[in-house]
Amino acid sequence: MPTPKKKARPVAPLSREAWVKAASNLIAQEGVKAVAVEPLALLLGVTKGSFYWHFQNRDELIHAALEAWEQDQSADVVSRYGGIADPRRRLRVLLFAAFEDVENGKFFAALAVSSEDPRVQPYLHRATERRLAFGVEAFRALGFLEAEARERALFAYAAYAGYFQLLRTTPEAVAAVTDLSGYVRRLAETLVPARARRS
Amino acid sequence: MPTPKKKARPVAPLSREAWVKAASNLIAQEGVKAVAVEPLALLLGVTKGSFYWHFQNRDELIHAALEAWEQDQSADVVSRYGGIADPRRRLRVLLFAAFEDVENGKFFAALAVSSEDPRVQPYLHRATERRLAFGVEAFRALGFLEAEARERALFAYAAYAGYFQLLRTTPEAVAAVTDLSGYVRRLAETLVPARARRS
DNA sequence: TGGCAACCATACGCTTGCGTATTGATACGG
DNA sequence: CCGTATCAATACGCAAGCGTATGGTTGCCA
Repeated sequence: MPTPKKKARPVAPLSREAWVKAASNLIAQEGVKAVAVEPLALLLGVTKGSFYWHFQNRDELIHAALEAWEQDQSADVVSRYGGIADPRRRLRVLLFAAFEDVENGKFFAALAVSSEDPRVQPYLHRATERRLAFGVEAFRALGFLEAEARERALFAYAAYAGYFQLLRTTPEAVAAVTDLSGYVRRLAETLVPARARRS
Repeated sequence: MPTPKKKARPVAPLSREAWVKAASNLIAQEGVKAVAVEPLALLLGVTKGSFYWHFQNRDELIHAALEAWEQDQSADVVSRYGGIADPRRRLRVLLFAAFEDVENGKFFAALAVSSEDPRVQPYLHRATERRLAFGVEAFRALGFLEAEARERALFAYAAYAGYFQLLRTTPEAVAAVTDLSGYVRRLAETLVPARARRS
C-alpha cells in the first residue's frame, strides 16, 4: 500500500484548460446556460472549491471558452483560404471545407442556440461579419456588383447555418441524405458560375 | 368614479388563452427556458395564484403553446399548398409563402433554440418530417429519383432554416440584403427546373 | 340575501445554482 | 524538516423559480 490516505486527489490536479474544454463541450451540446459551476465540478470529479481557485466567476469561464473558439476561427479562415488567389477556387474550397468541419459547424449551431445571451452575441456577430465579408469580397472578385455579392454570400451562409442547425435539432432528417458532397456541390454550382461574368 | 375599489382586478379576468399567447411570445423571443411562471405572471399583472388556477403546472402551459403552433402549421401547409396540382407551381408558391411568413419563421427558429428541451423535440421532429416529406413528394412528382428528391428538399429546408436563424441571431447581416425576393427566386430557380425532366 | 363558483393574492417550503470564507491536503524548494 | 504555494473540500448565505395551501374577493343566481 503506497499511499493509503483518506482521499486521494483525482489522480492529477485539474488545469484551467480542463475546465475550459469541459465548458466548450457543454456549450456545444446544450448551450451556454448549461455551463453551471456545480454540475461541471461534479462532472470533473471535484467541487466548486477548485473552480473558484482557477476562475473569478462563471462569466470568466464562459468567456474563456468563447475566446478559444474565436481564436481557432480567425486562424483557420483568414490564413488558410485567403491565400488562394483565384476567387472561384477560393470559394469552392472554402465551401467544401466549411461543411466538412463538423466540429466547428456544431459549435456554431450551439452558439446560435444561445444567441440571446449577451455574452455570446459579440462573438456571434464578429464571426458572422467576418465570414460574410469574406464571401462578399470573393463574389465581388468574381465580377458581381455589391448587392448581388451580398445576396449570394448570405445565401451560402444561410445554407451553411441551416444545415448545421438541422444536424443539431433533427439529425435523422439529415441522415436521410447520404451524399453530403452532392449537397455542397449543388450549392457551389448555384452560386459560383463556371466562368467569369460581369453584371 | 365608477368603481373606486381598493385594488381593481386587471380590468378583466385572465383567460387561459392569454397565458398561452404570452408564453408563445416569450418562446418566440427567448426560447422555452424563458417561460417562467412568476415573471410571466408579473408581466400579465397577476401572481402565481392565477396561473395555478388555470394550469396544472409549467409543463402544461408549454405544451399548450407548442400545441397551438402545431395546429396552425398543419392547417396551413397541407391544406393551402396541397391543393395545387402542378408540382412546379406548388413548390414555388410554397417557398415564397414560407419566406414571407416571418412570424412563423421566427417561431420555428426559436424552437430550434430550445431543441434540447425534451418537450419541444417531438414538435420539432414532427414539423420537420412533415415539411421534408412534403418537399420530397413534390420533387418526386417533378421526376426526380428518391435520393435526389431528398437532397433537394433538404437543401431547400436548410436554406429556410438558416435564413431565419440568421434573422434571429444577427439581423443586421440579413438587413444588408434588401431584396429578399431575389434570394427566394434564386433558391427556387436552383431547385425547381423550368421544365420537367427524368433522372 | 345567502351561497357557490371563478379567479386571484399571500405565504410557505423546497430545490438549484452562484459566490465567499475557511480550512484541509499535497508538493516542492530552501 | 519546515514553509509556502497550489489545489481542493466543506460550510455558509443568498436569490430565483416551482409548486402547495389557504384564504380573500367578485359576480351571479336562486
